[in-house]
Amino acid sequence: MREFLKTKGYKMTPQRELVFRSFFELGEHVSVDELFDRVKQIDKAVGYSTVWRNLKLICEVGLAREVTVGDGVTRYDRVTRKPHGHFYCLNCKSLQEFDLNEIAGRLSKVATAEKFETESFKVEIEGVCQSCRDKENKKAKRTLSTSPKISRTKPSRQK
Amino acid sequence: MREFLKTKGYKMTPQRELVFRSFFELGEHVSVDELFDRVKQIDKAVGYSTVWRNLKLICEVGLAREVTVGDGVTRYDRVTRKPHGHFYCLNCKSLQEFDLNEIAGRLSKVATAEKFETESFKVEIEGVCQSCRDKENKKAKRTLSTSPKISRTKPSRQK
DNA sequence: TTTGGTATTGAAATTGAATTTCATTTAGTG
DNA sequence: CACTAAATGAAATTCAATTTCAATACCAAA
Repeated sequence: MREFLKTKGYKMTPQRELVFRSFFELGEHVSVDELFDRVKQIDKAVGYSTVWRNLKLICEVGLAREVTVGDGVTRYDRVTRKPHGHFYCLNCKSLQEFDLNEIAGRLSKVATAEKFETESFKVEIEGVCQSCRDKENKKAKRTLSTSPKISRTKPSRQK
Repeated sequence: MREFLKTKGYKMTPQRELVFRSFFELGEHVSVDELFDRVKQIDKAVGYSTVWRNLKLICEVGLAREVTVGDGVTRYDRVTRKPHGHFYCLNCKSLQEFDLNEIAGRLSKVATAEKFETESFKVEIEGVCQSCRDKENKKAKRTLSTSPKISRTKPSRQK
């Protein structure tokens, strides 16, 4: 890693190493805040901007990509060999992946047909995940009356 | 329209009518600023927040949807009968639509398989549009040397 | 290993789109 | 016409994202 970065003109530092490592440990769909929290658990002295900058750097060197759903928080997705789309649960805000193999093929065709040079795809399915639906149903059964609809509205910005 | 809104408990006002009309005239992928500019051309007295609120309202009553690409500006897309995806040109930031018919079908299947209740799809292809590619090529020919790469980086936030 | 130039860091400040507040005005009902 | 809830416009606020800047740490060359 150190060598890899060196070839791109970047230096290695303890903070950077920690941020990189934490990112890859955390897995998918990490927000800056989540990563910052994680990093702080190991070294409280690391600043937010350092985490932010290094997350950006991870993207820059091609190891991650930004994922923006509609909730105002950018997440970062490790770049893996296989393309995938996301289920975004409007209720619990969770992201869940699904394979994009055959769909990516089709999209490529569309792009080619329209003379568009593809850099990347972004496919999301918004809705409600099974776990949230289950809870909703359970609740409905309990109160046995007007279906307590899950709020599909975007939350206002919160602290 | 007035009647339609009344049934949902909203009043009609000159400003609201203007915002609605302007939105539908402008077509697709309108940002608040764009709509605000348009509205101001007709009535300078209308405030930004009025435009914003009414654009939100248009979404609320189901006539538009938010589209977020990765550039920090929310756009609003008129809801049409047929689902479509977007080409997003990383160079000129333009959006261009493409039909999503068959792809939507496939996505539905995936969602069903994963027991995810679909509310909507979001499909984007990021890359470079033909027009930008043409310009790039022309320039390359002119300078006939190192290919002047189009910057694929997201612009920093600007005024 | 010391040194010099550049990259990096952390804290604080700034940005800008999005959203809210609030005092005032207006639409639509009775 | 009178009333009340909704709507408006200006200004203020929010907050994630980004930048600034002075201090510090890399690391390559001497």
